[in-house]
Amino acid sequence: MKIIGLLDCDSFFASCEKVFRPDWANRPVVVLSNNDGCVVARSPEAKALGIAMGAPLFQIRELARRAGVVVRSGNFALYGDLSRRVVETLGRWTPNVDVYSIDEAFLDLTGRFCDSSGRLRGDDAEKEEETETGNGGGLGGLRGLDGVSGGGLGELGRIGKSGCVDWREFCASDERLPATTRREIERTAAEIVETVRRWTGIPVSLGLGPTRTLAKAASRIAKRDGAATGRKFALLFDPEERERELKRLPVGDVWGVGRRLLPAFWRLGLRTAFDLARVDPIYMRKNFSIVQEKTVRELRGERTFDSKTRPEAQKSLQISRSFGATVETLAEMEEAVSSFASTAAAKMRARKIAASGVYVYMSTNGRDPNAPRRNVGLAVNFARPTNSTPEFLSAALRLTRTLFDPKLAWRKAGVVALETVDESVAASRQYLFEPDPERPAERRERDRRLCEALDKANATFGKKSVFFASDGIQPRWTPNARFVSPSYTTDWNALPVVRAN
DNA sequence: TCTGGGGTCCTAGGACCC
DNA sequence: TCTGGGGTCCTAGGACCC
Repeated sequence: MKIIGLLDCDSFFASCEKVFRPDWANRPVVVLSNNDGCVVARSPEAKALGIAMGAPLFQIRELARRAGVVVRSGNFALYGDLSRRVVETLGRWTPNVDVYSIDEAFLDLTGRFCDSSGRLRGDDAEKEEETETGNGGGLGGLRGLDGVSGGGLGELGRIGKSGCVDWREFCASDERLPATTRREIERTAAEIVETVRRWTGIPVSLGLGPTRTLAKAASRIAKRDGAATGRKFALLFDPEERERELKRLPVGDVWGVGRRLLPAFWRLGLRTAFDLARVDPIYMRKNFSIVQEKTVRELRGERTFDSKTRPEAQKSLQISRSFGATVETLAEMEEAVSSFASTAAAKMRARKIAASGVYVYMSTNGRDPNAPRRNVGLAVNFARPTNSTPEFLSAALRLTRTLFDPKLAWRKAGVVALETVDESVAASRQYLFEPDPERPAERRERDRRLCEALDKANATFGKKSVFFASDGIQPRWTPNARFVSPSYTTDWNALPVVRAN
């Protein structure tokens, strides 16, 4: 059995904002999306005030003022750096850290609890004892399908006889943790949570289970109960604890069950994670898709979402922004797109990938019922994948000139690097016609050296110290960010000052 | 007045092949 | 009464994640 952990930072962006402001420790803090649009993170105190995730700023402004809520614009330089520190800390316990998002990482801790033959320590010695004492009364409480959700199983009820398997059939007793291993896991979990908090200032929750989906579910449970109990980790290994806890977990909280799937699951009478775990995987595949089938299997303890030993190369990369003010001239739109394209090319170089094509899109305000709604986009392929700013940029600007309509008030635009491939793959790809008529070899070499110098300068003197003039000197389209905190850890000028009294 | 950004995966259906 | 079988590739759209 694998020991998979999911470490999830609590209210990550809000917690980051609190790290360098101890005076905000107990104050409600919310962090806004780009353009100061809506709430994307809330401290526990802000959640307690009833501020909803995704609430537009203008709707909560009055409440925020009255309740003394600290409102911050997003500061991704700060969050990214603190995230990196959290991940770095995790390396103390295992080299198998799989960063899933800016505030979450999967850990494969199996090795820590195995002996030299790769078996969980204490497996043999304690299994006997466990089966005698632990499992004596059978899996009490479960009386077959009827007892689970009452009536109203509807369609699922009909497949129930053949389709719904008894819990015992997929929770074999040999999937039980030896008691010594369990104690070790609990000790390690507490240590991880406490160390990360002390070293980075970020409060975290840790869920542990034999699969990623169960680890995710466990982290939800740890978050739910952690505030009250102070125990910021949870385990979902043994059949009894899985049954007990999954019955208390709403099906919508399961990883992979989103807004659209939830109503369909409700119609089937699936209310809890436990209900979902009992559905026949084949039924799920037939009526939904292979993704939902995998979710069911994972809830049963069967691993289907594997950590990739070598992660797949990224397939696309996009930079887009909503504008602070509407853009109504081609010159302004060119500046915005140029800036996005420059950023995208620089990011590709940093990640050592190159784009096979570029897609530019722009849209008007889709929410204004009185204004014309428009959503346009256009793509073009390169003769050979590129991450050179001049080439990527000029293609993006050509598309912009084709797309732009001066009669409309544009609200947002974006640039997508399409079908990104590894840089080395791109370099080895042959042209159909050699030499490339658009970009002769000397020109490409000059571009390459230019980009190299550009990246070097910007690494030394800060982002966008040197940039293409087409980005604009004083852009008017830049998103609102009226409440940004200092980039304490990534900008020399923003270092926090400590005064001795 | 004011509502984000950046990804991935899967399926269905059409075009095309033999 | 009656319309082959089996495959690949591509794209748009929908779902999910944070």
